[in-house]
Order: sequence, then C-alpha cells, then structure tokens
Amino acid sequence: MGCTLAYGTVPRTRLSKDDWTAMAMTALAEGGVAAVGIEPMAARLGTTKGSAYWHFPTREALLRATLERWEAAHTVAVIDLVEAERNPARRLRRLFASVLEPSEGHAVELALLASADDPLVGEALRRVAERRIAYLADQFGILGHPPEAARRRAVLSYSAYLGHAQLLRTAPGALPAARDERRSYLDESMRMLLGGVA
Amino acid sequence: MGCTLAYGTVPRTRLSKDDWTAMAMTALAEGGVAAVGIEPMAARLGTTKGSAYWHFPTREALLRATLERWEAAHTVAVIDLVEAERNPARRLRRLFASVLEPSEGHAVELALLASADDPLVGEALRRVAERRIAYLADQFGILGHPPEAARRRAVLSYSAYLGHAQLLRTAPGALPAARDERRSYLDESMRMLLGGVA
DNA sequence: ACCTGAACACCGTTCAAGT
DNA sequence: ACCTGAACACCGTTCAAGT
Repeated sequence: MGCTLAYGTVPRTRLSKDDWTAMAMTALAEGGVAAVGIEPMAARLGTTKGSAYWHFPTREALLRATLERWEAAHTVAVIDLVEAERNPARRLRRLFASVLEPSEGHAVELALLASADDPLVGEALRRVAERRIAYLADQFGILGHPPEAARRRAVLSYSAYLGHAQLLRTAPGALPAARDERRSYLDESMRMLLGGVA
Repeated sequence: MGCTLAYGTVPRTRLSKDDWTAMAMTALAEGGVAAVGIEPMAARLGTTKGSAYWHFPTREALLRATLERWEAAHTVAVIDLVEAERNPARRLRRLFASVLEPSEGHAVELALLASADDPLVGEALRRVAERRIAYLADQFGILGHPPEAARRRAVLSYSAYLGHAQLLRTAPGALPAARDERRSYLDESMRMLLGGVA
C-alpha cells in the first residue's frame, strides 16, 4: 500500500483504467496530444509502461478512452452553463461570453483544437461541432429565423468560436485585451450574428 | 549525374537547401507537420539523414526554413488575388469566396492550421494572422467604419475564416455542400459582417 | 562541400516471467 | 489480475570517415 518514492511520483500499488485516463487528461491539458506519452506518464505514475499496455491495447486506445471521458464531462458542463437561462437571446449571449473569458474548464478543449490533426481528436471535435451547431441552429430558430437561415447563422457563429479559440492560442495580441474592449467586441459580435431578426 | 534507383526515388548527385524545403513543403501538404520526418524524407529523396543535417542543424531548422518559404510565397499569392479588384466591398467578397472554395493552394495552410500546436507553426500563423487582420481592418475602414469598429469586424471576420478552415477539416458535413447553398452562405455571411455600414 | 554509415537516445509496442 | 524488465522498431541527432 504505497511505499515512498523519490521525485514526487505517486506511490501506488495498482492502477485502474481511470487512473490512466485521468493522467492522460492532465497531460492533454498541459501539452496537447503530443504530451500523452506512455513512457513519461508511466514515470509520473510511478509505474512502468507495461501497466498501460495491460489496461489498453495501444496508446491510441488510451487516447480514445480519454477523449470519450472529456466529451461526456464536457457535454454536461455546457448544458449546465446554458440551460439555466430561459431567455434564448441571453442564452446565446452567455455562450458567447464564456468563449471570450476562457476558464480552467477550456484548457483541454483548447489543447484538442490545437491537436486537431490527430485523427482521433478530429473525430471527437467533429462530434461536438455537429451537436453544437445543431443546438445553435435551434436557438436561432427560436429567435425567429427560418430553418435554413438559422442553420447558416449557426455555422458562421460556430466558425467564429473556433477561430477565436485559435487566435487565443496563436495570436492573443490580436484580440481585444481590456475588459471594456472585450465587452464592446462581444456586443458588436452579438449584433452582427443576431442582427436582422424577423 | 543521376543513376536510376528503385522505388521511384529521385536520383540525384547532390541536394541543396531548397531541395529539402521543397520536399518538406510536399510532406507538409500531405500529412501536416508530423509528416516532416528526416528519415522518411531522406528515403524519398534517395539520400541519407546526414544530407539533411549537413544543410540544417536540426529538424526544427528545416521546418522553420520551410515555413518562411511558405509565408513568403503565400503573402504574394494573396496580394495577387485581391489587389487586382479595385472596389473594396468586392475585394472582401473575393477574399471570403476564396475561403469557401478551397483550392490546391490552401493545402499547406490547412495543414498548418491543423498543426497549430507546434511552436514554430504557431509563430508563423501568428504573423500571418496579424498581417491579415490589419488588412481586413483597413478594408472595413475604407468602407466607412470608424477604426475601433473596423478592427472588431476584422477580428470577427478572421475568426470566422479560421473556424471555417477548421470545420473544413474536422466536420465538412456541417458546412453547406451544394453550390447554391454555399452562395447563400457567402451572401448571408457578407451581409452580417459588412452590415450596418455607416 | 556534401554525403555515408554506424552509433546513441527516446518512446511505442511486445511478451515471457513474476507476484 | 496486474506489473516488471528486457527486447525490438522507428526516428531524431551526432560524428568520424569518405569522395
């Protein structure tokens, strides 16, 4: 039951699948998909690579399980954030605002967007994109737009979100920095994307 | 001067820096940053890894030179595309339209956006983002928007572009597929981003 | 000046052997 | 049931030696 080890590694007797996906989630948030390495993670867990290969057939399977875990937790988190607000326009504003003020909870998502060239990550991103665009289209529909127009606004809005996330990583200097600039930016973006309502 | 080799490798006596960056550009377009591997590229060039390490101190230096080459060529290509059109609104439409109809020339850029977590790629993307946002802000200024509003529209427009590129890779099914749907989407996006002009 | 060939390090993967 | 330890493959990097 846990002898003391050097270098702050976690002393454990036996590990579970969940211990490995939790470790992988941490690595993901810290350094993206490239940081999900079996050997480095085994070292941090105070075990050997064989442990990972007991629980998962390949590194890819471990990554897949980790992405599923993120997707499930994340879906719940967004619903919690948004569904509490009954007014549809304010619901959209809350969504958009949460994008402009990136929190702890966005760390893994930003890392995943950065690693979108990984096939498994790409699949996970596709699934959440489709869910979210459908949700946005619903909201625009509720606001009075006919279905096709609502869908177009949803796609444009989600594109803006994805691009914003990208700029946040690669060119934060290009984004509004001061709090009131961000508010103006949010206001103007909302006006452009919601504008011309029926 | 060039003996015939098996497996379609390019028979060469000696290689230059440019031969290596050209090879790397091809690899980039095909498989992103991960595909820029010294050993596989050496095999395709019919040489050994030592050749690369003669011309470049590290793989990173080769990648950096390749990105600089892309950046230079790419800047020229965009200017060629756009500056021929004198009318500023049509100039913007031409830009936006070129995004919706992805061509051969976009392959490397899409691959780079997919590999944005690489530090070198991130830097290159930051430089082009800042140039392009400044250019877009100029255009919105010419169309009559005051500077701060022009800047906000430029940031939102560029975000939409980046996000669109991301969807193109990870969720093409979510984007308008038919030609007339794309036209409607372009029209509506233009109206939203250009709308409310002074 | 440019390349070969052998070496080493790092990490994914396998597997026989341990507890 | 879960892990160790040694092995192998792949590729980045180095470098002494070749032309």
